[in-house]
Parts: sequence; structure tokens; C-alpha cells
Amino acid sequence: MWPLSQNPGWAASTAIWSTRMSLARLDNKWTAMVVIALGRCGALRFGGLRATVEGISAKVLTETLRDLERDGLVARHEYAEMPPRVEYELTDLGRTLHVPLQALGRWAEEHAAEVLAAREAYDAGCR
Amino acid sequence: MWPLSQNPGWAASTAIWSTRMSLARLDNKWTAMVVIALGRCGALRFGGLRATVEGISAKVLTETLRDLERDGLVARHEYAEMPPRVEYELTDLGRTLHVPLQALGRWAEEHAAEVLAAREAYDAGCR
DNA sequence: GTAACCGGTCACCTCAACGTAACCAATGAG
DNA sequence: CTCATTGGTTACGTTGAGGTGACCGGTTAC
Repeated sequence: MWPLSQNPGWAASTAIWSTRMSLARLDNKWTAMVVIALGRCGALRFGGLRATVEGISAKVLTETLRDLERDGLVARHEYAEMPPRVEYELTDLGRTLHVPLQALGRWAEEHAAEVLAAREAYDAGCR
Repeated sequence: MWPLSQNPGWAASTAIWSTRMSLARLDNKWTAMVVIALGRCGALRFGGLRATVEGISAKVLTETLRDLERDGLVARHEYAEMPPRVEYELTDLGRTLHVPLQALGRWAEEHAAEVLAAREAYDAGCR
């Protein structure tokens, strides 16, 4: 479209994106998975979330959830029981994020084989 | 939806996601921006890409582009000129990725203010 | 008495991603 | 002769995200 050099406004607008992409917390390795899990399952307890998003450590899950809560994407419900029960669910805002994120997840599912094939072909050519 | 404990199949399917999400190379800090830039601009030269995706170093851009090329998402066209000219553009597969990625970028643009407001409210409450 | 359960927190360490700076080859311009 | 241009590569250093393991509190079950 634009050769870029002829389009001085471009750099500025992409700066906004990069700011907002990081603002959206997608820089975190696990955030997307947590949002997708909550979006699909509805409310989940801490332990359930940890099992659903396999491989995440308790520490990182805690951090991720705190950040999501801070950004208004996830709501935390604590019940004064013993043993303790804490449920997490997406807020309305979180649910709006879930839509494009799930689309991305679907892309990954649908095109994983193609990507893998391309990768193997590339590696075969380089050897 | 499911309390998880009643749904043993879940863990396995999410494992597939996590595999594919990383397969999709969105773990890289810059990959999404590069794909969005190429998707919006069409073909771009190395230098143009570097200017468009502000803040990326030549080294990391090279790495990112190699990975994307390897995964069949980006095509590299080298012209035997002096000074050298190399153009990058999305493949058909890359263009399919651009769709959900751009949706995500749009979400970030649209909801940045809400996220920021939530964050400030949260921080105010904690102090 | 002690072990398990749940939802964390804390201290510590590692590793890979990222940034920086120097360098390169071939050519054309001044 | 020298400098700039283009698209990188290489060596090196840093930093912070993430992993690991220990520990906690209150209650119930063995």
C-alpha cells in the first residue's frame, strides 16, 4: 500500500498500537490462555484454573490474575469458607476481549498443521 | 459451564491450545506487530519494517522474520541490486493470521481507555 | 498427633529474550 | 579517497519473566 517513507503518519499510529498491545497485557506468556479458559468455562476456582491452563505455576497464575483484575478484565469472588474458595470470572470487558482472543485460538487450531508443514519444509531445505 | 473436575477431557484440549498458541509464535514480543504491519502495508522492505514497527532492533527483526518465514507466514523476496533490496510480505497463510490479529489490535484500540480507567481505580483503592 | 485441603506468599535461581555496538560487502556519489 | 546506503551478522552484556520449593492458616478426617 504505502512505501512508508511517503507516509509520515504511520509511525505514530503504530506506536499507539504497540502501547495498547502491551496495555492489553498480551505480552504475558499465559494471559491469553487464562482469558480463553475463563471465557469458555465461565467461573473457575484457582485450582481449576491451574489445572485447565496446564503448566502454569501458582505464582505466575496469581500474578496474571492480579494483573487481569487490575485491568478490569477479571472479577475475583472470595468466599469465607474453610477450606477457602475463590472464584474468578471474566467481567463484561473481559468478555469483549475473549471474542478476538478465541478467534486467534481457533486460527492456531486450524492452521497448526500448515505451520508445522512449512517449518519442516524450511528445515529440510536448509540442511 | 463445567466445574472442570467433572470434565476430564478439558485438560487435554487446552494442552493442544497452549502448544498451538506457542506454535503460532505469538510468544515473541514483536511478532504480532510485524504481522499487523505487513498485513496493512502489503510488501515492505527491511528498513521500512524497522521504521514501521518502532523500537525493534535489526537483530530481533531479522530473527522474527526468519521465524515467520520458516513458519510459512511471510515470504522474502531478495533483489540482486546494489544497494541490496529485500522485500517481505505475508503469504496466503500469513494473511489468514492477520485477520484475527488485527481484530485483537482493534480491541486494544477500542478498549484501552476502559482498561486504563480500571487500572487507575484499582490502584487508587489499594493505596 | 498429624495429614490433607485450598489459595495463596516468599525467597531464590536460571535462562533466554532482548538491547547495544561494531563490523561487513558492493557500489555510487562527491 | 571517503562517505553513505542497505540488509544484515556477530559478540557481548543485561534484565526480568518465569520456574522451584518451602511455608502458612483454619478446619476436618484419620
